[in-house]
Amino acid sequence: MTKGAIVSRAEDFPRWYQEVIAGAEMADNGPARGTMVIRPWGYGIWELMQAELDRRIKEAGAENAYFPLFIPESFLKLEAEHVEGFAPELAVVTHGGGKELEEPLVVRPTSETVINSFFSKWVQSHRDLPLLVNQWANVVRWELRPRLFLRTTEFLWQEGHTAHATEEDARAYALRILDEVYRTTMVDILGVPVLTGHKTARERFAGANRTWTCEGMMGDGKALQMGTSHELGQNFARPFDIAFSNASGGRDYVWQTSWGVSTRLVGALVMGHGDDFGLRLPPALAPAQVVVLIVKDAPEVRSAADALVAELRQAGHRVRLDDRTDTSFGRRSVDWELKGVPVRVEVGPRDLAEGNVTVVTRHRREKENVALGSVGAAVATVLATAGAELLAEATAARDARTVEAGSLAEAVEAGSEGFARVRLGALGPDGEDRLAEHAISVRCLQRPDGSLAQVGDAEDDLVAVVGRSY
RNA sequence: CGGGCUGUGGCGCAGCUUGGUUAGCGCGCUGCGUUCGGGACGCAGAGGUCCCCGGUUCAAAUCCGGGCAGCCCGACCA
Repeated sequence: MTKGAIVSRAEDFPRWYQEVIAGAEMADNGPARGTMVIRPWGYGIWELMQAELDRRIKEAGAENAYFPLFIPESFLKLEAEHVEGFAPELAVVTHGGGKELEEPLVVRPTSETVINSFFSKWVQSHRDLPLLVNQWANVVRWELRPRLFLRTTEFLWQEGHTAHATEEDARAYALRILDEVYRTTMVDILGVPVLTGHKTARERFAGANRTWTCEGMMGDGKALQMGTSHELGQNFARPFDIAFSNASGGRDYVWQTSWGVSTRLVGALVMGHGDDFGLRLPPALAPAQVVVLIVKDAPEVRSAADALVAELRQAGHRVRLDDRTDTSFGRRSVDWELKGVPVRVEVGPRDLAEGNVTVVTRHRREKENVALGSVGAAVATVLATAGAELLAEATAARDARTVEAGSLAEAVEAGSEGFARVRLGALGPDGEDRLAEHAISVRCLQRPDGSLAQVGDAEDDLVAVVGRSY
């Protein structure tokens, strides 16, 4: 096997990332600054993620709906912290139909405000609660430093919005989404280990009382916020007047949550699993799980390949046939490797004469000679185990870069290379400012055993996981 | 929005200091042939307002002025 077609991860991680995205034909920069064209391979990955998330969201009881892209500017201004948080990154439409608009329209940076204005209509009685709504949409935030998938001006995401009768119910739901939808999908499907915890006041969502987060570590040791679930309290219920008649005849404001994950997850997959040879996809998210390659065009090769494709499809795998024999075999192998296809089955006359084919496992880059009759089993084994192996590898890499720190100085040192775990109290009152001087932030707060903080926990005794981040 | 850098075929770059025939190179692309078990080779081709505007000059990719765009590093973010 030859050296990679791209720069090595260790040599220049940002450039490596760009080359993987380009080489795997996942996305291109759009014509307007910060925009992104998602190509079929990248979109295929997103669609598979989307399906996994959507199923779990529905299992959690939320229903899909769609709200408009344009939001009257006045809506945003109803919640002070919210508008303040988003003001710098808003795209505002001032003209339409050839003339200036009476009231500018904001292109949604999130749909909190529109959705809540309708919640106020829809919620009248405690019998209307909980109200659980999700939408799949694009949103726009005017980003100054775009990076494909990780931070673009327009991106695709899912945003859930819920209203509950009690604070406890809202909190429980926010945590349910965090765990059963987000953490589970990230760990079991993406194979990217995540820490869960909550954000400090500085890092939390504008308008939330508490922001819960899933934090992953990428291949260069930097953190990536992969998803958030917010307890909004009654911060939107009051200005938007979302109130209901309770069972005893009184009138209460609802308690709310919102939560989202985005196409950023595709970036997490690249940076979490990619190697010097390109992308490595967990089978669950591979648009093609198996590629059957014809090494050389010959009747017996072709018929053997066709039979294998049919057999593997019959077994329920996503299979592609690569019979482009006008392109060299080496080139095609490298192409599929870059794209991260979990298994390649190489069918050539030499092996075939002995009744064999070559099965190549992408994530381990291992080749194996397999008898024709055993290909189905061999492929099934790889597809069944690759995801867990990627997760184990990523977990080991993260743990190797995670250090217990006792002081701010130690946290700065370890946090520059990976994660440092340090007691929040040990950072001092201006700890976050001091960390920021070194481009380090508190990614999340947890109990010392890694579990989520509970109501009543003393903040200073919580552990801050700190590091550099995307 | 501060600091550094760069704009030359699709992509990556050279040429600019010291203006001077037809602006080169690698990859990619097209055709033909030989190849095909880890990015094949030969031959023949296509493709460029040298970011834009103005100036200097007999002559500007090259020098000067002004714009614009992009990249990297910081502050803000899914």
